[in-house]
Amino acid sequence: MLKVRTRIAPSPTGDPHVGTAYIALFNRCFAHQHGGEFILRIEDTDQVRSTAKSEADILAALRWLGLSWSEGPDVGGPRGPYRQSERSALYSLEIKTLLASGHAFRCFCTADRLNALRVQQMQDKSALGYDGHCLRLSQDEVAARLEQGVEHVIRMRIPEEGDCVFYDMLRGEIRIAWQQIDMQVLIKSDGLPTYHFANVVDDHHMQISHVIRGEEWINSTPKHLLLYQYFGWTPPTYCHMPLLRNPDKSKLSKRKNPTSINYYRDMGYLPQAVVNYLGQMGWTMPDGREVFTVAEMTSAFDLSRVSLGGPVFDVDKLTWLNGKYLREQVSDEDFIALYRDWAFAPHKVARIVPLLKDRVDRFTDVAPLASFFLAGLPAIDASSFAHKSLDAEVLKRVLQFTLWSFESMRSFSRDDIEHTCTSLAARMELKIRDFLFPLFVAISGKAVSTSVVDSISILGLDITRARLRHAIAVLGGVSNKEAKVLEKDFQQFGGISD
RNA sequence: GUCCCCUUCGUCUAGAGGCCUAGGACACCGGGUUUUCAUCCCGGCAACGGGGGUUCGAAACCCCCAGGGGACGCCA
Repeated sequence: MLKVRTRIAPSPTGDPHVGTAYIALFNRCFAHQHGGEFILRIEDTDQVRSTAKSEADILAALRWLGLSWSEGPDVGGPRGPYRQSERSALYSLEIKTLLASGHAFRCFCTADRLNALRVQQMQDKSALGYDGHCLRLSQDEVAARLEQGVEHVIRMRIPEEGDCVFYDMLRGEIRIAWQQIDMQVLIKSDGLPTYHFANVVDDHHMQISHVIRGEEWINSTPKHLLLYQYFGWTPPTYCHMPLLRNPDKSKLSKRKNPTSINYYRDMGYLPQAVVNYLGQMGWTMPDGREVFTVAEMTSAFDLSRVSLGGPVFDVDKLTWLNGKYLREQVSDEDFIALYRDWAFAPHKVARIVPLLKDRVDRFTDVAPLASFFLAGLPAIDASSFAHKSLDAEVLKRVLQFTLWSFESMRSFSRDDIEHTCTSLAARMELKIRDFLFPLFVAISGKAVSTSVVDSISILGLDITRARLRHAIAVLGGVSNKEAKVLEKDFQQFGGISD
């Protein structure tokens, strides 16, 4: 029997996501329970969005949670390299096979033509997808264009009739008509593979036996299976996990919920509690225990105990669980050490001290001034925002626009934050001191505090976002209707929202 | 719009045809312990989406509907 090998394959395009940790946890439990291996592969084929920092952060966050892997870009292994950007030669080689067998074809269609096609299809309310235009090109025509060096992509052929039937470990048989499947681009015009292609090639070469991934991939599984078939490879067994949800049941997103693992670390959650909580999303111990370690989960693991309703990520329950860990599992000595490392991390303290040193006369002045760096949401209410000239509507506007602006920022350095604030204040035609007032209250809980721009850059995007959201809620919140109006205004003066 | 997946308390879930008057946990409410508060303990509130079947018997199996979610990118 084949050795069980599973993987987590994050894309380094942002903060470490709890959804990644969730899928990693189940892959790891499954593999280890079967005496197999769990590996990590970086899917960085999106050259524009992938960053080295994101990759480093993701690896660090997964390690923090204790979700270690036996092969990966950092630890190496026999089936490397484990970074897709370092495997280009392999993809180039493999695509030749498909081109030669006629299972893939070159497509010279321009973005303009594709857009027009899309618009037309929307108008006609017909199925969306590539129309096969370049499939009709003769060999000579293709050769001519290649010689001219016309930019192009490589797409896969899809059967015109019939269904793709496959088996999902949790859902049983799934049937999707081939007519529903688009002629997926396999190689982009930059020469790099798309997810679909690289993923299949790598899973094969890395001998992945079971693909446990999010439900969002169900509809593209036929493409993947077809590629295995074209290559003559044995496909892995698929398992699609339910998606983690926001309280409104939509797919977990940072717009509605803190999704970064680092947020939970910075808010003072213990890694054991976070990973324990993730293990409760769609899964229960056979004996009903709610407090368990990854090792305990692994030895009791049973994939068939996964329930398929998309679980809402409930921060309250996570918080309760974390408290239980802190009270019952952590000795006083450990508590001291853990708290010291969390609160007085040198890189953090080094940035906070210069901000408050000029403002204190005695050490007793420090804690009141710096407490908001070590606290969760500030204790504020509507009266905290009382101001001589700003009313609640303007306050909410400032906070909401700031929130949206921060969300769309590519980098979150001190100067970027300052620039965002000054330019937003100017566009809103507010004096900077008036503009900053609600931010001071939202971030520090007080109108008088250390530099808000510096404070925000120390606290980080996730905590800032949570505090801004909290402040808006305290001011009465924004209804859906108000949000629409605000969003329109925001767009009008050039705000970008993600 | 097309296709796919899903559906038990507000939330996470137990449930493999009779053990279900549907169990546990979070949240919430009440009580007790505590010089306060929290912890802790006890109690309470609260759900099988709807309609048809199958069966002696359905939360569980089948069908239809509804609702929710996801996918439909040269993102992953």
